[in-house]
Parts: sequence; structure tokens; C-alpha cells
Amino acid sequence: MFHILEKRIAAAVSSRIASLYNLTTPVQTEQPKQAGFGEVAVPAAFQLARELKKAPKAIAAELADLTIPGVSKIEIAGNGYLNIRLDRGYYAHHLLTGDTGAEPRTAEKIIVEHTNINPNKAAHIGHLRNAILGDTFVRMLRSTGQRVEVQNYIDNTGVQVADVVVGFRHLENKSPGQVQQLIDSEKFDYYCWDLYARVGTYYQENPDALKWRAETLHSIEANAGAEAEIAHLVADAIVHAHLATMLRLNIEYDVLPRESEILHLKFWAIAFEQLKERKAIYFETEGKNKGCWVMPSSAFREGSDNEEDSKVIVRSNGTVTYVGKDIAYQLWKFGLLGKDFYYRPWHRYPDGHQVWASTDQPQNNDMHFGAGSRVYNVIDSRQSYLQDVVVAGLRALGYNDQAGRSVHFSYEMVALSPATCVEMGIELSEEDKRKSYVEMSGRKGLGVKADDLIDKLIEKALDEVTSRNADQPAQERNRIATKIAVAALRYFTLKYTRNTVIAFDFGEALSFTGETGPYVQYAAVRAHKILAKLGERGEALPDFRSALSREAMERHLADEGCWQLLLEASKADSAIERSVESGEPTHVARYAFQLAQSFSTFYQKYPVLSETDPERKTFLLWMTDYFRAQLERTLAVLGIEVPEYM
RNA sequence: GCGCCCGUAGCUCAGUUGGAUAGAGCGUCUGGCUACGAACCAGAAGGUCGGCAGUUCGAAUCUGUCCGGGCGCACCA
Repeated sequence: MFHILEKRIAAAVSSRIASLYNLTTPVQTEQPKQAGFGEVAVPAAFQLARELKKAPKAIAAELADLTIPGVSKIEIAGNGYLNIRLDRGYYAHHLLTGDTGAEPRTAEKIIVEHTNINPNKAAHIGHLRNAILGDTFVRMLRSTGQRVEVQNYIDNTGVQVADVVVGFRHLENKSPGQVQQLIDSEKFDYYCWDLYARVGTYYQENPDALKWRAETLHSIEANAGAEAEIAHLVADAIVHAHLATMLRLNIEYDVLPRESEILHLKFWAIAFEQLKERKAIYFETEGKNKGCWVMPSSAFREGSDNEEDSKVIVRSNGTVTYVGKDIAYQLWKFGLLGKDFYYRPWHRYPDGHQVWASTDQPQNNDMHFGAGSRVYNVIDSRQSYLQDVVVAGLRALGYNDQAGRSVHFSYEMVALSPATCVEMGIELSEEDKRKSYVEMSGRKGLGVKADDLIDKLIEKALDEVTSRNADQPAQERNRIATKIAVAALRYFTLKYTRNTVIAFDFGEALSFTGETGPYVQYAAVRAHKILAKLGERGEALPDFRSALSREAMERHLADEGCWQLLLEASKADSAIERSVESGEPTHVARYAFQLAQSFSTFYQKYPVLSETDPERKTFLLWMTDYFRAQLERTLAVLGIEVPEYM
């Protein structure tokens, strides 16, 4: 509702400027510094002052002569601000009737790719940041009416999987059958976590062993032999583990495109022909990249023509690099490859949603994915160089529009705080001790596993729930503790902007008070409790539409405190819109916290059930219900559920 | 060496794209449960927005420069 009025005000001022001065200037709106200044401020007069060679104040006076539906007053303030006061009765009435003037969106398909964890070991907290950011962004887009397809790319043929296969074959002498037994009997992703680290150490101590990796990669590529078989078993089992971990956080996917099919279905071969044909890459005949197909650095780095900086796309042995495959994959995402995968059902979630995986075998279905008009790749910022190369590839092929609609949705890494390292018994080098945080490393087995963190959070939440609700059944307390744990984790991950390095600290992540997910849930639970108590006392929830006239609302909203709280509660759409535009999910998270704070203030200041004036009680009940709805909606966008109690 | 990112309260971070008196949480201190549940609320203390120079009506925000920190710059992904 609020952002509709903001837009209406901006449009009105804009057309006023056009008619007065014959100028087309974009009009900004902002929030006044003080509540007493009104609800919306327009600084347009300052921008016009220079062009018109007039005092801002005089311009503001001319602009102010406007009537806008929903606006009660326009004042000139300061040196030339237009301060705008909303018509409170109008505003509340429209909130009540749900007639907020929101317009539906056109349904172009947006592709969001996130998670993309190498299927060779358990997920860690860095992967969680990726998945939570991606999933929340998806929820934001969907809540504004966009059509979104969620992809989770599976690199099942790469070095990381090969190294775990090396571990099984050469360090543990296991057959495919024995690996299958492990999958059935162990927490397999944890097992691989340790094994992968062991292989890393082994390589360091025995560099000759690297030949095992090369052999294994060949076997996987030829899709033959025990190595290839184990690689399939490992990758599939780990993907299932990752999906199970993510589901704990309410994260689901639509499709899993796999690298094996990019190769088998010759996606790369098609892209390779295009790249050669358009001369986006060339065959290097001398220097360090002799015998490779390379992309010149001038394509992806401004002002660079140093051949040493060129990026190898096809190795001298004829195999394609990750970037090459990624260019082919990106082409497919935009529907520019003229080809699609086949799809087989991979897994059906408890809510009935089906996730599909790519396959190279024709299937008896008509599933199609990809061919989006806009693509967000949620990938950490350390890969921005490679993402630049991929986009340069699109551009070099002449797909400038698509290159412009390829967004590297980047975020900084999650590292470990020194305190967390000590807590986990990790020995730090002298160099690391001097740092304010320590980077995680899968190869060294250094990191906090996602499932471990979630378990810890649930355990702590369960303690809290039990201390207040010991009489409730254990299974139910457990379910509620899980919701609280998810809220804590998702909020903790989202409270930072994307380009802030998170130095993960158990103390902060496990906190349930202050600016946290559980704080917001608590507000929603309290709102719900008031409404539930009403029923317990034998009173019915009034029909607000018939019981509250516009005039009555206007009267009750003359109370400045009450009005400010309602105003804050009505700004969910603004927050979501701002998050989508800026690509910063944190704005919605922070709004949710503010909203919860506002409700806590309301809760403290305005006793609802003990109110003796019937009309005022009805009004306060409506406020409560509106807060409850807005809290639930905003939390849903963050992927957080509201428990019945906590 | 080159490229990108960061430096804001004791700590961890926001700051709506250049606007009015720079904000939260944690921590510290003071107060509030016989109440619609205290996972809460009210209040206090705490700032040369890394330094300097510029751009203009106006700068935490833009430009330059210096200082300090991080991450990239593979025929790994």
C-alpha cells in the first residue's frame, strides 16, 4: 500500500513539473527524518533549483499546489522539501478492504541458480549462505508475482568427485558394492567429508598420487569401469544428502541440471562451434597457452590485451574447462542452444513438489526447463572473474541482451571466527592467529557442517521451548524447536548485506534474543495469542469491514503513536520491492525485525483485550490482526514459519 | 604487479543510490513480570563515518590520493 502511494506521489509531482516547467525529471521520494514531518518527503525542488536558477523554496511552493488521492496535506519545509501527509482514514480504510491498488506483473520466466555444491561431501555453512540467499531471493520474486525457476547445478564429473573416488579406490580399496553399503548404513556425506580431507593430505605427502586423479577423471569421462560407477554412486548419494539438508531449511528446487549431461548431450560441442565461428575464441600457437583454445583477455577485461592473461577454454589435451561448460550452460539457460536436456523425476518433496534431474536418455514425458529471459547466478564473489568470462562469452557470440540480463548474484564468503576455531578444536597456524577470521577449506576438512549447526540450533531451541512449555508433547516441542532453529539460522544469514564477509561465530548464530529470527517469530506468536485468547473468553472476532468505518479509523489514528505503528506495518511491499531492486534480501529481513519491534511497542502500549470502549477494542483487534498478517507474510518471504507457541 | 571488495559506537553490522539532528543489535549501567507470555519493554552512556584534498546549496555516500585489511588474477571447479 505504502509504495503505491509513494509512486502516485512521485508521478503527480513529476507531471506537475512537466506542466509548469516543461521538464521531465525523475522524482525521488524519501522518508522524512522525523515522524513529525509527515510520511513522505520529496526533495525534487533541490534538483530543479540549478536548472531553473531559482530558490528551492520558491520552486517547492509552486510544486506544492497539488491534489493527490490519499494525501491530506502538502507542506513546504526546510529549504525546499515537500513534506506530504497522508490521509489516515483513507489509508487505513484501503488497508482494511485490501484495495491497495497493486498491479499484477507480466510473467516472464526468471531463472535463479543457487546452491551448486560439489557432490562429494557434506554441505557447510558457506553453502548455506548461498542457498538461503538464493531461496529468499526466489521467494521475494515470487511474492511480487514473478515466475521463477530454481536450478541447482550439479558438477558430478569434476575433480572434487574424482578425489573422493580416489579415496575409496586407493586409500580404502573399496568396490562399488562396498561403497553402496556405506551409503545405506552411514551418514555418507560426513564420511566423504573426512575422506576428501584425507585424500587432500595424501596428495600433499605423495604428489605422485595425483596420477590417480587423472586416471579417475578419464574413467569418469569414458563412463566405464569401477571408478565411473563409484563416481555415480557418490554424486547421487551426496545430492540426496544436500537436498535433505536444504529441505530442513525449507529450501526446494525445480530442476538439477548435471554436468554429465552437458557433456553427453554435446551441449559443449554446439557452444564450441558457435564460439569458433564467431571468432570469440582462437587457437593459440605459441607461449604458455600453446595448443589451447583461448578467449582473449580484451573480451572480459577492460583495457587489457596481454595475451598472458587470456583464459583457456579448451585445454591442449582437447578437454573443456569449467568456464567453457558454463558458457554452454548459460546459453541453455537463455534458450540459445537450440537444445534441451531430457528429464527424469529425481525426488518428490513431502509437500508434493517434484524436482527433476537432467538425463541423457529420452524419457516418456514432455518436461522442459531453461529458456528464461533473465538469469541470476548465486555464486560467491571469489568467482566473479570467471563469471565475467562467461558473460563475455555471451557478448562475443552477439547475445548482448542476454549478457545484460545475466546477473552474477555475488556474495562474500563465510569464514570462521577465531573463537569458533578454538571451540571446534581447530589448530591455527601462527599466520591464521593474527587474522580476524579464518577461511574454510573443504580440502582441509576445515569448516562447520550445515547439519551440525542445524542440530545444535534445534537442541538449544528445544531447551528454551521446554523451559516454558514442559507440559506439551515432546514431538510437538521438537517440531516447534525446529521452526525456531530455522528462523534463527535464516535470519542470521540474511541480516548481513551480500558483500559483507561473515566471520561465523557460534555465539552469534545461536542467539535467540535481540535482532534475530526468533524475536520476529515471538512477535507473531504474541499477536496470534491475543486473537486466540479472545476466542477462549467466548468473544468472536468482529467483522472488521462492517464494524470499522473510515471515520472511526481516522479518529483512532489521530493518536500519533498508533498511526506510526500502522504505517510501519503497512510497508512490507516497499521493503520487498526495495530488496528486489537492489538485490539485497537483507532489507526484507531488517524490515521484519522493525515490524516485530513495532508490534512489541504496540503490545506494550495498547492493551487490547482489557479495552473497555467497544469501538476502540475492535480497532485495536484489527491492528493486532493486521500486524499478525504482515508478520506472517514477511516471514514467509524469508522462508520462516510461525510456530503456535514458543 | 593488475582487478574487485571492505574500513561507521567497546564488539557485530545497517544507512532507501547526494538530503533535514548518522541508526540497530550485542555488551555495560538504571528501571519494569499479581499484566494479551519478560525469547519482551522503557531509559542512560557510547561517533573527527580510516586520513587528507576536491566536486556543490548539501558528502558516511561521488572523484583523486594515501594508510590499513580481505579476495581474486590455473590447461581446479
